[in-house]
Amino acid sequence: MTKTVQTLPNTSPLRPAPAGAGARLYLQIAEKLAGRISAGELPPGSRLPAERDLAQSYDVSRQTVREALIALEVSGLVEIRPGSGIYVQKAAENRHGLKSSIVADDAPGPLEIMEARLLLEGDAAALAAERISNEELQKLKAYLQQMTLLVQAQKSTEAEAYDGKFHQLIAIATRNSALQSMIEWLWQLRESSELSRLFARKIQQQVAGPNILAHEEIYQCISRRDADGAKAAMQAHISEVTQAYLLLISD
Amino acid sequence: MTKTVQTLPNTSPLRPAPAGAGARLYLQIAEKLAGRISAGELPPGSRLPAERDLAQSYDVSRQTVREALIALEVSGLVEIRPGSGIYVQKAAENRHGLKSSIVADDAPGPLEIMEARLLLEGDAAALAAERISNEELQKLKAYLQQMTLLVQAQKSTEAEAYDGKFHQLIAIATRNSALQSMIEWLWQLRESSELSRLFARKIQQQVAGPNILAHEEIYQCISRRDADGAKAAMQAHISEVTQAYLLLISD
DNA sequence: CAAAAAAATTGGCCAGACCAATTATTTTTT
DNA sequence: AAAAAATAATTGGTCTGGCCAATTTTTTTG
Repeated sequence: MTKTVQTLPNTSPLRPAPAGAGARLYLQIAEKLAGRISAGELPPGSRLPAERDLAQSYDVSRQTVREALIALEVSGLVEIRPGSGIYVQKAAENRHGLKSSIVADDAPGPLEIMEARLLLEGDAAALAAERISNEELQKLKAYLQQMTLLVQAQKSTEAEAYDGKFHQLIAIATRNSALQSMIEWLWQLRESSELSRLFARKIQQQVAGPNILAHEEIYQCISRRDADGAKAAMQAHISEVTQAYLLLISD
Repeated sequence: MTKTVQTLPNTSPLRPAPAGAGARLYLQIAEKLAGRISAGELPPGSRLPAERDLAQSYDVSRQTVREALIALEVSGLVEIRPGSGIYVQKAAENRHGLKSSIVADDAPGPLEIMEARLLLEGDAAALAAERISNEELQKLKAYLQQMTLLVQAQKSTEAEAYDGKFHQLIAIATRNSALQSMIEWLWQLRESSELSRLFARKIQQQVAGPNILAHEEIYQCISRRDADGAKAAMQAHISEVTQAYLLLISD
């Protein structure tokens, strides 16, 4: 489960721009407006300047502004009312299911994410212990071995990537795509806010890569098809990571 | 947690149109194109007709087509390459976190959803038992009472609405917005595919509204601050609903 | 002062133009 | 005959100007 900048909900109020799309004027305008909304300059319910005024302000055509506004509308940030104007969507109206647009203060905090992972990945480990195929067990072992080598070689970034693969394979082994989606979402939330990124980075620096022993224990329990043991081991692992962070921030 | 047509990921490949937006030409064109993509007429990787051709086909201006394509781009359905064309995004590239665009065959099945709910809402009930405020307990009781009255009056649709509120309040009482988001997402997945809607509808018709005794049991455990009891009661409730469905489909 | 009418402002949609990027076709060279 | 280069065509990006419908604001009337 490699880190991606893509999230659902998007961490940026607007979908990440396609590669090289910086040149696209409408996207530039849309991002500027989204930034102003995120920054609070345009609070929910307020009206944006008219299309013609925005075109003048940004020195672009009215059509370019319209395209930018459509991007914002589709992203759920604004509501367009013909004859009336463009209004910033109230935050509650932006939310549809899992948030499509997390402003930093809306995002679950790192401790919430860890608690949710503790519960969900604990359950996932139990299901995986019951349902994992022998082939997947082999793969899990291979990821663990690779992780171990990379930690020994002090390549913590690459080791993290295998950490992600390890957890993702456990999610896959649950045979439940809803669980898989939610676990993936929780992993991606680590990039969802500055606070969560800081959390992940501090852990990474301090612990110098994943805890091999904890992953070994998880693997052993799953390979024994010990659901309760796998759940306990996964929850112990995630608790330990959370405790490590709490120690860090209390300094 | 009332049923909404809004989901995250959206059940429609495009965000639900704003009220009265049927008149918006660009949305009509976008929906038509999204429909063709969903229907498989435009498979992933294929190129759409050029802007000018689409304008001619739909008898609209090129600008309207461009606006529609921007809506699709922002929704993750297409990729626009200047000078080259408009390409349907591969399904894997559409996925970012929790799916932003579920095609029916991609959506978690109803049994997966129920299993995920069993795990997650069980955990949520336990946390709620520990953390719920007295005010929220009063509210929970009020929702239960309202639900009871509505079931007795055989107003099952309205009773369902209070069922949703009941479960949502438990999610809120966990004090964990990540859990809240995921539980909300799972509820909305009930609308995510024809199969899931069928599942929910069958349960509604057969059981004639929510099971009051099960909710009463959940409420009693939470009010006693009995975390293990609340989890067991919630999981028993969700298991029972799942079993009811299995009986239905085995006929 | 309130109601109605008129004017202004707002977004929606259109047509045409020109530019830049990419692809396809033709011409030239080997 | 094949490959490379040049040219043409097709593609999307952005702009300008125009007109219509919806809403809001201002003015006029009672």
